[in-house]
Amino acid sequence: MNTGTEAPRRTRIQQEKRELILEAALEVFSTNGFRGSTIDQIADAAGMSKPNLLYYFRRKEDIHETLMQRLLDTWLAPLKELDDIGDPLTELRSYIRRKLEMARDFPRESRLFANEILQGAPRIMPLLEGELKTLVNEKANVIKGWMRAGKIARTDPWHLIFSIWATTQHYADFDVQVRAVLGPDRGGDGRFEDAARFLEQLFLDGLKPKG
Amino acid sequence: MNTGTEAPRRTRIQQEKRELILEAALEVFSTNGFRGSTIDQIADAAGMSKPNLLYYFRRKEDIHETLMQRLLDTWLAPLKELDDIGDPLTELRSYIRRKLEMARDFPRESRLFANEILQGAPRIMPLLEGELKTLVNEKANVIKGWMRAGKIARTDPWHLIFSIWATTQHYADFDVQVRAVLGPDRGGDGRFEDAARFLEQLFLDGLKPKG
DNA sequence: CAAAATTTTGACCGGTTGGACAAACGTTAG
DNA sequence: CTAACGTTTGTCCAACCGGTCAAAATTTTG
Repeated sequence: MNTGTEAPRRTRIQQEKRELILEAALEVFSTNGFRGSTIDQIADAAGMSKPNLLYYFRRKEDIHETLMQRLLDTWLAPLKELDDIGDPLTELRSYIRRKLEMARDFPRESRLFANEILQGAPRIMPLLEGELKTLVNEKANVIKGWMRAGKIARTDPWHLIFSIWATTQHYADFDVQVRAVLGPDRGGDGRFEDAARFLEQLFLDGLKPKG
Repeated sequence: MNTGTEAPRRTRIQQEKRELILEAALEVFSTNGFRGSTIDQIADAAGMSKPNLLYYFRRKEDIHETLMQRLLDTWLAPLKELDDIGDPLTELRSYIRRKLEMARDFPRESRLFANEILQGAPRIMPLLEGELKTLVNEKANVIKGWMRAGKIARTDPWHLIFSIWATTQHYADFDVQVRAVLGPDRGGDGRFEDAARFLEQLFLDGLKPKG
């Protein structure tokens, strides 16, 4: 029986070149969107000719699809790690930090994902309604448990997760706007640490003055 | 002297048709991005032929530019209203609510803007570094005043503004993902009110349990 | 080394897209 | 009514784009 996912036998060159193409495509797709990117651009960025690229990926969509599949795994990893062991507030704090680190270290991946969602998720809708939904519901239940135990304040756990996604990914997706408003980053991790400190305070204590 | 912005004399038909085109273009651009949209699509959506559309806007870019210029005014209006009169916490709460209402009522505008920023803001960078930056800095100072007066907790006011933008616009920009995770909205304003309640609690009190 | 298999390239194709243009059509004011 | 002006349409074009193909160049294997 052929499930359509049998192991593809690849030569050394195929493996290397495919990686090269995916790296180039990530760069191009994440800044121009799927329709805004051309095979020529990707081929250029990968240092090869268009027909050569098409020898490794037969269609433009195949590149994008491969990219998205890999993306989702890395992307959801932090949420998967959110677990019942340890102190809930610490657990949430480090989830936020991990997500913020991903926005800093993998901004292209974040933008690629944002692009896809913005356009109505035409290519990954099934994954959103399947894998993603299941995972989020599962973690929402974990959070609900913490609320019932009085470990964190009672709120809507789904919207809590959304707000963590929104605030952290904002620094990757809206990077140019953040830069434009704050001015050039004066070296180091200053910007990142500012954001981390702010988000920690926001999610833990909110804005009401103490006392 | 010609400043390049002298009043364009327009006939009744020109005014009407231009509005029609802009409305159609908003729909098309916001779901497909600039490069992903074709003049034909916009012309179709506006109920006219492509050459006819090009009679009113000579280039595809002109439509987009006009759209973006109008957008920024509506978009920044809520922030402009943030003012020193009244209680700071109330002021912030209603800013958040206004932004959330805009995400609900003008999702296409939000997505158009997000698309532009995602692609590096090639067409509105000057506005971000000028008008937007000035406004944000001004309001950051207002917020700083509140902090000095002990009316709200001390944090970074810029990141506070970013987090309000991020969390509210998320409901417009990532709408399909929100829908996919939460399932179909069971009528009414349920979803919106849930989000409003959650954000209010987050920004005011954070997640630490009371007491 | 030589045959076989893999990789790379240049030339090409059909469809799409942004935009030009002149001719036809409609409207309005004298 | 008619001339002037504004609007609409069909036709056309050059550039671009995704993808094919056969042949050439290269690498792998026996």
